[in-house]
Amino acid sequence: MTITQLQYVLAVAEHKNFTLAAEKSYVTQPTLSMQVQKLEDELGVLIFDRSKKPISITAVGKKIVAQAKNIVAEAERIKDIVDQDKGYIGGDYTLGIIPTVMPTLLPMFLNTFIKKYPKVNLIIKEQPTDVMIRNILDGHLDAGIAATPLEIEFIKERPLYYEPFVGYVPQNHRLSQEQLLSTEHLDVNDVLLLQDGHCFRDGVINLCKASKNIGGETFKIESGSFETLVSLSDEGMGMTLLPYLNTVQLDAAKKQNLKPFKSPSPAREISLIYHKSELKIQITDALKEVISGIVRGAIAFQDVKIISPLAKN
Amino acid sequence: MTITQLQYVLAVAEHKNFTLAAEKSYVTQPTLSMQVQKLEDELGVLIFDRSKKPISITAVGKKIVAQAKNIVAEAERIKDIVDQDKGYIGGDYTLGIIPTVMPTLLPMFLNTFIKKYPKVNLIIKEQPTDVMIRNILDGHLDAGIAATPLEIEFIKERPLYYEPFVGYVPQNHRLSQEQLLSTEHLDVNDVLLLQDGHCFRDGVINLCKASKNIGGETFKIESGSFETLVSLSDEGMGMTLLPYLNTVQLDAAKKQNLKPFKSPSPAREISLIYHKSELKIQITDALKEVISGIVRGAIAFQDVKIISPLAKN
DNA sequence: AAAAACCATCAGTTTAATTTATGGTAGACC
DNA sequence: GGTCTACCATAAATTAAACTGATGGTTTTT
Repeated sequence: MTITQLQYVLAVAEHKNFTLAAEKSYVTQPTLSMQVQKLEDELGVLIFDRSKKPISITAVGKKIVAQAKNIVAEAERIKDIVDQDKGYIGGDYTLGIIPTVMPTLLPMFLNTFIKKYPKVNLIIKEQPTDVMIRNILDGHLDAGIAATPLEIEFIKERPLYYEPFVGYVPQNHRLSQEQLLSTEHLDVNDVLLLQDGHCFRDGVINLCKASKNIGGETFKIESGSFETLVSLSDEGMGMTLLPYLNTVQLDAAKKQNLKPFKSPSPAREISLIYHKSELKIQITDALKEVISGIVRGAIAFQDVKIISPLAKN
Repeated sequence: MTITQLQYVLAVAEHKNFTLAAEKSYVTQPTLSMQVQKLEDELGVLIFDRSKKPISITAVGKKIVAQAKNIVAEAERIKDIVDQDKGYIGGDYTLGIIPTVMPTLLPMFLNTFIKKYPKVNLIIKEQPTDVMIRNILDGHLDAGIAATPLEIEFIKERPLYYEPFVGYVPQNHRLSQEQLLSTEHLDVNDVLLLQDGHCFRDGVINLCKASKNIGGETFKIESGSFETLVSLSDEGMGMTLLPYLNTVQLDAAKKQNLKPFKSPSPAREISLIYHKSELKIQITDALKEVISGIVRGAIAFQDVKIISPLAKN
């Protein structure tokens, strides 16, 4: 049994296809086939059922794959140990970011980070929270930036910053005379929200629920970006809510319509999330330091009320 | 990096000697040397400092060795998974047994076990608890039988049976008229005990302490076996305490001198202990079943008081 | 029924692991 | 302080393993 064989098994388990798995492993298909067979021979069991297509994993195979993931991950950590010892911070690092923080947060820290750690090859992927979690769990992402708390098993969360929500209330709206909003003002039928899959929406819904206890409603309009949301709001479709960082780039006219919440303002917690095995932890640590250092200046801290993105509370 | 290389590193780390490590790994010394070097090259660090003799492990080396242990252990578990799936129970299994239970317990279960699981090659080693713990922690033992609770990190305990203590009181002893002993009767200066290293002794001392709170005393005589202890006792050197299973093989005359304790009798807990990683758990389970099944008949259960072998209480 | 997708097998090559033989160095011994 | 011994590294040769390219047989798809 070799680590390589285990990696091949993992590739096949993932792609359910020897040919594709071979490509992804940068070897030819016979190489991969033979190595997998060799491992199966050595163990005396079939890991994959090749009789039907697409191939399936046998019962034992599933357990073997799970254990192989362990072993390969533990093996990779040896490199981490050496890097940490050398004080070397480098190599590929894949980071997921949720769509609602991507455009505002990324430009803030990206430049600083790649200048400070030029050896790190940062690969950034925009993806919703559920996809991100799956990717972290199976090792396709080294870390992610998402709204927390999530409280997922095997995933650690380290808060980066707390971002208050700001109301965007158009001219003739019923709340346009208010100076400061309060959660009691919100009516779930009157707030424009992002479409499903954006965890921010969960936060807002919880916010509404928390303040008025209205559930089971359907919303008239849902959009995919805050820009659209603001436009719709201007058209008289209702008010909307924006995370603080999304408000700074609005033009002067639109800024007039912003109404902050009374302290304590509702807010979302944005965290760096990563697998509890802490692979590449030295890079994760570096990233955390850079981001929170930068954000510390950008968000004027206030007494905020944290809104969970989970529906459960 | 291969699993083999990691195993070689572990062998060197253990023996602090390439030549010996090579022997133990069943390869020649150059093979092992080259593979270790290759791994060091790949990682770009020295794992061993060969400049002085005996060789030493570098700072990074220690971390690498610790992680290598993980990986190798996890890799071995793949075989376990397959065995478990096949319902196969076999292979080498190394079991440690403390000296005071070895002669009584071993003959009781050995035959039954090897008949029921002929594929298991049981290797039994008699050793005191402290050695046993070290061996379980570094993987030289698959399990051990010892007096518990030990409460050692990374070690699991599964009680096999509770063995009451029985007093052996010779003819002219001050307690010879008593029918049933009580812990209050015991005087630490008057009880013959096994020499250091036998955990049973700790149990007895605790027992005495528990009943009379006498500490810091030195004992006149300490022997290495219960047989000697009984002989010494007959010679008028004082009474002694025997675990129940050690009393059944006494001849009729000596059995006259046995005096059980009043219920609840003091007792020791004998457990199967093993690493929490649960390697070869299917054999450990089988062993546990066989032993407790057999002992269930041998020890008449009574209301017993459990004596910890630890000094701390 | 033909085409496509996909995995296994084979023969040959490249690469890696291992061995035997040998050389060099640190400690032990006198 | 010189010699011996234990011990690790290196070199060359061998053996074993991994990998490739070509090909053939199944299973799906069309």
